[in-house]
Amino acid sequence: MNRRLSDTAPNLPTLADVARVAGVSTATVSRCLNSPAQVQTATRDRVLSAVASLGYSPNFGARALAARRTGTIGAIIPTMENAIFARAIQAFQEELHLSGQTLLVASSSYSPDIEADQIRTLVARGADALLLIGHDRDPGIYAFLAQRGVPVLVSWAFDPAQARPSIGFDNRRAMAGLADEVLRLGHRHIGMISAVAMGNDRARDRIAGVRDALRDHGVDPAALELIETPYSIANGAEAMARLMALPTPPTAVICGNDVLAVGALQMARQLGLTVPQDVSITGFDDIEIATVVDPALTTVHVPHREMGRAAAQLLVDMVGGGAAPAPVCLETELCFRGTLAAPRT
Amino acid sequence: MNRRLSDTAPNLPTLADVARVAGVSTATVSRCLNSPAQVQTATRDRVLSAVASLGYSPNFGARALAARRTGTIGAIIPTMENAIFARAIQAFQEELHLSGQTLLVASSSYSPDIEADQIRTLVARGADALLLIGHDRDPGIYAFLAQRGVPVLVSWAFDPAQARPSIGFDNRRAMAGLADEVLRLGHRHIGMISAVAMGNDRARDRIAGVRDALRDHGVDPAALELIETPYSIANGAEAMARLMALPTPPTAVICGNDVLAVGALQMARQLGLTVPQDVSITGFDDIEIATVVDPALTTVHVPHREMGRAAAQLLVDMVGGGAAPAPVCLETELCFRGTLAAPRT
DNA sequence: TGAAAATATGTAAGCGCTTACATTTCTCTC
DNA sequence: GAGAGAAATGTAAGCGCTTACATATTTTCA
Repeated sequence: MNRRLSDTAPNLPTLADVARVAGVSTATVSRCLNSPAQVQTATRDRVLSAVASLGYSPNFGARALAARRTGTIGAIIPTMENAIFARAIQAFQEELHLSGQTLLVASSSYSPDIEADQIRTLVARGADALLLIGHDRDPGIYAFLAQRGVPVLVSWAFDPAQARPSIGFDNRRAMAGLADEVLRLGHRHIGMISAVAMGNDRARDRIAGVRDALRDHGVDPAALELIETPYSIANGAEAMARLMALPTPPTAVICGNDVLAVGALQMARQLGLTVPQDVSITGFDDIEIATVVDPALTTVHVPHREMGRAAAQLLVDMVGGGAAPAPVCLETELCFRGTLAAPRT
Repeated sequence: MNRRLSDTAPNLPTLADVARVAGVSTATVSRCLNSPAQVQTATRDRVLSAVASLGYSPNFGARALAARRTGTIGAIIPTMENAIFARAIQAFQEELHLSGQTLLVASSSYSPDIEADQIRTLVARGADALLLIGHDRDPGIYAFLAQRGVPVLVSWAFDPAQARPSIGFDNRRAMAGLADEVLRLGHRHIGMISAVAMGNDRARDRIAGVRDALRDHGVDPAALELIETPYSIANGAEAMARLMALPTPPTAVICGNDVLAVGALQMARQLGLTVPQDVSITGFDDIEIATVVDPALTTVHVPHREMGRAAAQLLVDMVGGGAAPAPVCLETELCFRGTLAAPRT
């Protein structure tokens, strides 16, 4: 009946085979595998040795069909190539593994359409729950997920106004804290290189944070020289060149993330500017690259690993039928290194 | 009968519901979804609109059980935190998505035991095929995979002596090429900082490559000052300190990868040594960090993305029942940047 | 010591889909 | 316009597992 069966696929032992060899019913074998405590030790040993001798391993599809869950959790991130996501996903995966769950990943390349598509794909692939980055997306997607009964956890952002479960940090407040330090040092003419804000609430919040700080220091937030550009070292460099070509170039350039900041730093050097004497530069994320450049980058440390790990635990609870957890806000920390100083007087 | 059904899980529409609404049999609905060409246009339209109006989406477990495949491909890498793997996996995932496959990932943290465990997990999770890094592993694992009929593709290594399908590059030859350049410049006292070679054929091949070059230049390969250390900037730095504390410190330090090299570079600076005048340093991989340090790292470029993409295509073919492909060898390229020069005379 | 309670195991009904095979409905061709 | 062949659709048998419920066995304690 099934062609694959007869030519390529090997004929694997089934639960029934194990039951026959062990001389018990299939129910007992199933219980041995899923809740061993329910089975008498002697029976269990007999079953387990039958399992071993046959090289049995449960069929995934059958198990998913009967149990109505797959033990698989999906995550959709913009890209694995960004160290912050890679780091968080690594921790997320390690933690899932401890709970016996497996990770299904997809990347959106920062495109809402691709993300929507990937969400449907992962759900169709049996993800029991989903980890997403940021709140920003078509409400229809949340409706779809609710209809399918797939729990969702939003990470990377903390916004008490959003009711859904989330774990993240306050991008706006963190960036405001950094910008405040910049302003305290006397900078008044500030440039900012941000990731593209459209469809990216983290980027928007960081921009808002800078404006908050400007306002606090009596500077017109509209005076912020803002450039939005996709995530890459080269784009950071290019944006920096544009900022420094302005009639009155900024004395400090706040970057939305470390990668853009490293690009800015390279461009500053290329333009013959000394950092931080001629121009200050700051980053956000505190990834490895921030400590490797010279001078090392002043930035905001984000607990990516902790976030990944905690996200895994929350999601496992949610799949297990736990109540929707309250939004979690993690703390960030300013890292003062070599790229920030008072402006030339 | 199933408690979940009655409390938390929503009651989703099934194929049978769609069939009823569209007034056709379940077989026709199934065909509409899987091989639309077999169904008359009018019928198909009727079915598809029923699908849309019900918000139907196939049940993953049922489909996997009946079709005997999941459309899911597994990959096990040492860690996502290493940019080279992140980059390759990103390309791998993008390419899989184009073929309608989904990626299941796990990481081994460079531990053979964890890797073996993860391999079993991914197979149990229904991976139709597996991508692994390097050939080195217990033969029992290959036997297990063969027994389960799961195709495997080894990446990151090219070794014609290994018959199994693989895509990679010749680590030994590539490193020999770089070491040859170092020796040509007149270096005779060479240090090497390598990843831990045990259970890592790539690291072993790179060490062998350096020894090949030494031999070619009439230097005793045993004179190589070799330190093996786990992958991290800090470990690279620490190893560099040990090398430079030797009675006769090397004039050139060849590193097994860029991350170790960046650590070495930092330590050199810390020790007051100027690179490359006082000591030359080389890396391997050509990741972003290599171009960001100052001076930029002389290294070997590896086509990670291309490897990831090609690996995806090969695996999809293998799952599709294609014959085992011949091993593929990709080309690497030497990148001469600022950290390599002739030794002080 | 015997009935009730607890524990261990068995029975069998699905879970929702794919697909071999059977049947019906067209489309040709002579 | 009849018969052969092709195309479209239907029928129904599983795929291998989990689990509600039934039954058998052991323990507990008055």
